[in-house]
Amino acid sequence: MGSPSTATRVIRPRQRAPEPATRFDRRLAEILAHATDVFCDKGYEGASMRDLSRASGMSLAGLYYYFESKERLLFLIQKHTFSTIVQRLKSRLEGISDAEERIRVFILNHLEYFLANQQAMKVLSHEADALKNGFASELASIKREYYRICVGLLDELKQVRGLEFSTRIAVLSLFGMMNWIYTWHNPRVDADAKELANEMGDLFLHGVLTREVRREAR
Amino acid sequence: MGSPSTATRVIRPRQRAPEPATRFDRRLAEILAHATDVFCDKGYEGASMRDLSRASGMSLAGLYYYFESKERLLFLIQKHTFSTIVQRLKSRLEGISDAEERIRVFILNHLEYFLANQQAMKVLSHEADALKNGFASELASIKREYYRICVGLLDELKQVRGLEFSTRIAVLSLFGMMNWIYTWHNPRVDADAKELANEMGDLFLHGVLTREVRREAR
DNA sequence: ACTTAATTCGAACGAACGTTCGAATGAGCC
DNA sequence: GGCTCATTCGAACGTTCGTTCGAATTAAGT
Repeated sequence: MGSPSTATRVIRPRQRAPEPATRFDRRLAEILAHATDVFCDKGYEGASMRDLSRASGMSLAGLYYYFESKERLLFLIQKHTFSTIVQRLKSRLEGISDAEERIRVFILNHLEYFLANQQAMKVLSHEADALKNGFASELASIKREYYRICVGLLDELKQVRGLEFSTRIAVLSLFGMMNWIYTWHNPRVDADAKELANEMGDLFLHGVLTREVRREAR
Repeated sequence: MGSPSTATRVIRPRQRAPEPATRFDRRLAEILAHATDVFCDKGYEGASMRDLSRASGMSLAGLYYYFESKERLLFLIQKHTFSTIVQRLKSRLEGISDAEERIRVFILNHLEYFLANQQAMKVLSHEADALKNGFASELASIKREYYRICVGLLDELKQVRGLEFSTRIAVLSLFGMMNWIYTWHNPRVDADAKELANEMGDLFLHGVLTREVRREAR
């Protein structure tokens, strides 16, 4: 009783942006950023709402003004991260037409975003199926789009160069190489995104480009 | 008080094996197997001791007769899995001398064990740093040995063929390709270990073997 | 200054967590 | 039968979990 207009307690207020975004959105973004760090450290299940409260400097109850459950919070983080990377990729690909170069752009885009937002990407990679059905399916569609883009780039290369290999395995191997980085990359020791992208790009593209001749070994 | 001879309540009884292993060891192995399935489904933090109790058909309290904490249980699973894979690899490598073939054996060994024990390997890959300092360091040493073997194989190849590339990035990329499989492999749709090993072996080895000429692109 | 709505919080809820304890079983040997 | 361990369990421990509620506080518009 007394609840204004929607069924849930969390009301997204509509109010003209003071320019970039509403106060609500800005505060939410801050909380998401802190929560990302905590999820990265402790994992989704391992991080408690009290941990998130401490990290973001807001009371436990206060958090629930911004999202209605811990699961929805994880969803918001994953959706935002993935949407951003897809959107950046699309804009970067716009000018490029050479098939090999387009794949290098894909790799560079992925790695640059990955290393610049390592915590978010770890959460994305590591907590890939922590979400239940409702949230999971919405995220899966964004993921599928990203996957399809990569398949498209590879099929393009195969066609132009007359290659033959399993696109699926190649794409998933490439994702594996790139996403595994969160388990080992140390910014103080390891190369930066551009160098890694070159190295992995060479490895992957040479591996894929020498498939004109049918298997020579074994 | 009344505790027999050791400080902890969990006593590993010594009693001659009725042939293969003691009753204790056999029962423990059963529990580890069931626990592996549950950890695979729900993750380490997400799986409760009550889940494990249900899955293994033993009472909650009964489990603690076999290991003293949930963390130690995870450790036992990971240690057993990793030790087995290293040991199998060593015996498989014994007869082989060709550098390229040795790397193919490495890949095949990894993938065969990976697909045959997918749950265990998912737990191994996914819960890589769920363990605290004490357990973590013992596991890290097994992990490091495995990593070093692969570095050795690659350095061998580099020397024999006069190649130049970052061994570290190549090895970690290879691990990425292989370990990422747990996120996508569907036994009903995807190829078996031998075919996957061939495909990934081709991709990786061709990628690595064409590094005699210094970088041609970009 | 007053009103209204947006934002924050302390305190508590019931449920589930990992773990412990003492008593009840079971099996193997005299 | 009785004795001795190994094994299993029900019941509870104290703690922490995600979430809720009503009141307090702050910011915005007049």
